[in-house]
Amino acid sequence: MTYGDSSNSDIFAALADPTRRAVFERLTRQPSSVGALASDMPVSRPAVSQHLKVLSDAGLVTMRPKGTKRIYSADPTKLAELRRWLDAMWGDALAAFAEAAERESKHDT
Amino acid sequence: MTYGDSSNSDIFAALADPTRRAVFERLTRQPSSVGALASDMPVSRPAVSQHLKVLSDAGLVTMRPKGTKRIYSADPTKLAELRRWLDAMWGDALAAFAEAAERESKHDT
DNA sequence: CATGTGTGTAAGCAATTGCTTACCGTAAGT
DNA sequence: ACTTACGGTAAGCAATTGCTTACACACATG
Repeated sequence: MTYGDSSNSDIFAALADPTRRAVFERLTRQPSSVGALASDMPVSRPAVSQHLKVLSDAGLVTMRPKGTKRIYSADPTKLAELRRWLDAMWGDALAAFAEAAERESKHDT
Repeated sequence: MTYGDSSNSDIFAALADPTRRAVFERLTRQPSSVGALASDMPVSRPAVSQHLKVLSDAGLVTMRPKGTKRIYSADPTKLAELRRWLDAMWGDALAAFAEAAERESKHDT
């Protein structure tokens, strides 16, 4: 679990693109079809479809067929995983920060 | 604050790359010089330097000169910002999830 | 002041990315 | 069956990315 591991690699990459993140944010508020998403965005429908594939591969969204439409929803599971990573980083960063501060005070002003 | 906003855009992009994330993770545990970081990684020193620039521009790390060396440290501040975003998404996703489940139960099995 | 150590930056390159248009399959309605 | 609505996929393209090597500059030490 040292260098190449990080299973949240796909999650970060998936959320890195602004358009894709906008798609995801919208799905966290309300499940939508591909067309509905595309009509509110400045990119074409295929573009949205491709973004959804990336999000889906990353496990951030799920899909359920609804007649001829396909309803995409945000899946909270992966967000929890990301949150755990973030909390770990947060803890370490704070500790390192505090230690640096103390080391500084020892060496006087 | 609808589409193009998202001030955490840079944060996600910065953490999307595995090598860069490895650099950041290491800095959360212990501040290091550029050379020290590079010697533990499969990429060249300039590559690390470039990654540090991206992280620095994103506000994720800070730098303090130490003689001829430059000591980089992880800055917890931006992580807090990311955490707020994550919590908001998490809340929305859970709510949408619950609503979908209820809507499903209303329509019976 | 000369040498070495530590780092940022420029140039160049292969690979990836995000987008478009065009096309194809599948499900519903008539 | 024919047609329409909906969406995934292929092909192609400009832009970005992550890496390398080569160079330039600052600090420290003799």
